Amino acid sequence: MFKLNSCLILYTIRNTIMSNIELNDKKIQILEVAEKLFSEKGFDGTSIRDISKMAKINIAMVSYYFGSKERLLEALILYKTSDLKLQIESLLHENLEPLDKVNKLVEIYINRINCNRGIYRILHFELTSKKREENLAAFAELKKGNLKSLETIIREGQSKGIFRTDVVIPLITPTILGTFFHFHMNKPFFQELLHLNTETLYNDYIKNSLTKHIQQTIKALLVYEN
Amino acid sequence: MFKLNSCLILYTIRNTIMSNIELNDKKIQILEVAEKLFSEKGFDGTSIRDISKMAKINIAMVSYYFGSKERLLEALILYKTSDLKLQIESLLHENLEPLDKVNKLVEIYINRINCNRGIYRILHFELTSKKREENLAAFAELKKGNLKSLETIIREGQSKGIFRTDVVIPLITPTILGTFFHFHMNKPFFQELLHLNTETLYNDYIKNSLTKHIQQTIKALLVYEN
DNA sequence: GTTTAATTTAAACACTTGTTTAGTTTTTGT
DNA sequence: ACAAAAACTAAACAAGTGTTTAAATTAAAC
Repeated sequence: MFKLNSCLILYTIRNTIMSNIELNDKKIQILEVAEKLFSEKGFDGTSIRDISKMAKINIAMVSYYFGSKERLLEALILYKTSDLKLQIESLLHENLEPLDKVNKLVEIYINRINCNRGIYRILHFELTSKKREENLAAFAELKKGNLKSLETIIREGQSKGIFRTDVVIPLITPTILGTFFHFHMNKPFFQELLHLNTETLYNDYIKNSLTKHIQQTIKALLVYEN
Repeated sequence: MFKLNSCLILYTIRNTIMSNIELNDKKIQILEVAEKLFSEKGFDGTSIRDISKMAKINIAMVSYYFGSKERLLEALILYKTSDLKLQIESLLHENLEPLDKVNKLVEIYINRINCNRGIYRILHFELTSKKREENLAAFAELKKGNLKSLETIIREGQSKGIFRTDVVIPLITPTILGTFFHFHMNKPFFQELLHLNTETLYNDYIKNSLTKHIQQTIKALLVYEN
């Protein structure tokens, strides 16, 4: 069975897809470095010189390839989110019980974001507070589409009489993603608290305990009977 | 009854407490402006000139009063989090059923953070990713203390046979706070989605629907029976 | 009222920022 | 092989960064 513990597979697929459109190896190299640094030091906290240094290229290459730092970010967003929509939508048509679909949705989300921590942190938390909304129209569309998919799954469960009907569906995504993000954003705190000394232990905890906790939470929220 | 829809009361109390220690009006003015700008544009995205301009003071005054930009941030954190611990701990000794305590804890958290959005966004999401951990030891202690309080409440409910015992307690806070933060960090998205056109509508939605959703979630998670 | 201390200021400091320019090297097409 | 295009580079640009300095103003103390 295809287990979700590899970030590498999707990564390779994406590179293949994207490179057919417009990205060459150098651009990808820049994007990868940019993601790493943006996620570590924030967008404003990362300079083009930092990026070019780590990517071992000339400073001018970023402007040459992407035009500006802002447009580098836009390219990064596109690069990293282009195939999530497909992944979610294909889940819709799988032959699974509603609850299993929800569980798998959680699994996809967590694995997905866990493999692309940097860019999702920027997307969800750094950019929304600023006046960069106009640049992120495509991302808003992605969110809307994913919400529609979730709604379809839940409505299915509701019509089958499995899920309760007094749930505010748009607030479920915040619970799923918010729980993960809050955990991960406070990584040092939880690493100490839960004795997750190594990176492996930390990642395993996310893949197992945290994912299970979120699935348990959503299940309790959806299936709970008064 | 004391309703939680006022951010002003706590704000006034805090100012009174803090000013007795070391803060004068000018310092407070700088801190308030700093919080506003940090929360809008991020720590790195805000310059001391921005702050001094909006606070209508000379640039040198920030260094004069706080020493540096980093230490201004530290002062801001202390200024804004000093009384949350007391508020949570006093809840522990109230004569309430465990579930009501949990619900009130959620209410306190959401109101509290909602009234201090800026600083909490910085604390939870901007600073944790960088190497600023050493500056935030006090904040980590606050988090630990609050977790202990939550644990006390839940253990109480468990020993009374009301709460299930297979819950990972440290993961409950991420669910509570993460849900709120994810909602608020994607404010423009949810404002459009849920037609919360005005600031009042948005705030009311947080105070009512979102708080209820989180309480419902935690209740389902704690009380759910197989 | 004078002196001492605290506050406030404008200017300068050295440094980093994103971007552009003008020139060089490399690759590509014929 | 040669010309055109693309890739790449070092240097410079103007603007902005956090911080410091030294002088001016205000407040406090005696």
